[in-house]
Amino acid sequence: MEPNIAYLGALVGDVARSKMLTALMSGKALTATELSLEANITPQTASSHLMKLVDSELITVRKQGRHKYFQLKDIQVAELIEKMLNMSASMAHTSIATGPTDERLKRSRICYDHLAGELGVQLFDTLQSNGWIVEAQDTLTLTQLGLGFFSELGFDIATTKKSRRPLCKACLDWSERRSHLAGYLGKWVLSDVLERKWAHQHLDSRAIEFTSHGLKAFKSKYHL
Amino acid sequence: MEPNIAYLGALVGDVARSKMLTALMSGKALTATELSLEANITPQTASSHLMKLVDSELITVRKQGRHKYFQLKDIQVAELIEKMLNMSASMAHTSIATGPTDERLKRSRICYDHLAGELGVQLFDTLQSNGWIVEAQDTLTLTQLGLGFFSELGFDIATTKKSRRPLCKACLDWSERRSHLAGYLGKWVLSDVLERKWAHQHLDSRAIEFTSHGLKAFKSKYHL
DNA sequence: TTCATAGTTCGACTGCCACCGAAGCATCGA
DNA sequence: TCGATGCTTCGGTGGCAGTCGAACTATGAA
Repeated sequence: MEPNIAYLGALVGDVARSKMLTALMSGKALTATELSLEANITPQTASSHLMKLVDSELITVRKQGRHKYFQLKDIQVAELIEKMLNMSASMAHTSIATGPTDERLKRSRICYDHLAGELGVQLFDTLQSNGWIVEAQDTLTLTQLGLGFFSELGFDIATTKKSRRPLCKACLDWSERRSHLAGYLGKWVLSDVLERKWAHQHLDSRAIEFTSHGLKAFKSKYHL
Repeated sequence: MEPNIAYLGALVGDVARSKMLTALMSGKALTATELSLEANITPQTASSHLMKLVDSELITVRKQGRHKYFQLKDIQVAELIEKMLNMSASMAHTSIATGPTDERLKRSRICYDHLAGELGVQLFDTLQSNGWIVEAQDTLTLTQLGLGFFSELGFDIATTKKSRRPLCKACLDWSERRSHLAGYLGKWVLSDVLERKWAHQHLDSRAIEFTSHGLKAFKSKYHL
């Protein structure tokens, strides 16, 4: 029995479904209605799409009262979407015009569970030029120096040892075409930012908006 | 402008096209007719599919006499297909019944440019248990010991320095669900095998068949 | 030149699948 | 209990994309 990728491709290959999946790249759990708005279709149609996506285990549902919250199933799925986003960004004629959120999306956005966009790339560059992370060929490593730096910021290396997820990972950015920080450390940075309320996610997109104070604090914290 | 992954998904999302792409994972350049056979469609239909795939830059063409040879465009594409193969292998109901090549496919096959299947996994395990490669979290590194070992076999580390491609990489196997050796080194191992004529690619698939002598030589060379 | 083979273009057909309106459950708040 | 909201099921519609037969262009071989 050989795997059949056509089915998987077709799942992503519908405009409405692809919009939903992309919306879920925010990492947030969204309701059926929200997703139907995101995809510009009626709730009925959305319902059937969502059923397919759940059946095929690309997303999961959690029922909460009369709402249903949908989420990408796991990192595997997010990685696939991310890869496809990247590839189609470099394909000339495959982009679609969208609204005013675009600028904010370019500036800073959430890539499943870490920071992407210009700001994400900027962070990556600084970490690198300070010798805190080192990129060699395809792999990214946290240096001793970098470990010291992040420890002072409150990052606890011990918690990561349990996880099989890589500590550092370079994730290619579709808008910038350059690397930003992913992996466990990338996740930590983003959750730290949100926890401190330096930024909040824009309601209807993956864009994330820094407060003016938050941006200053962020920049100073990471020496940008 | 936000990238639209639906178009990309739809390209893979057709059964005929997905079969062609999967066939091209052998790394071989195949003609239009061969691909049409692979996909069980008439040459006319194949032609229109191939045009789409070329237009969207998933594959490339080389014209040679009255033949047209098609190939995956680059490693990016191969990685996408590989990722999708893996994901759909773990999705219960997405596999399709195929012919007798299946067993051979499971045993050993080509994954774009390196060795996969049982034999590939076996090689990986041995390299690991001998301390020649080390897998930590998501990254794979060749140890000093391993470098020595491979150098003796005729592997020239110097040539890899120029390439931006990672030296070692763990590639997940859809049939075995375990890692096998990819990256530059993986490519080298396969090309070495083929060069020594220890094995030859089966004509109509990604399966690769070892001669009995070749298999012995291979196993002894890598201490399997 | 002539025939065979590789690939393409055109037009017609067909079937699937996304889509929505209408109606039906389920849950919550009052 | 009643209305409002969130989501689903059903049935019917429409359009697009994959399919092939037939006819065409290129290349090579005899």
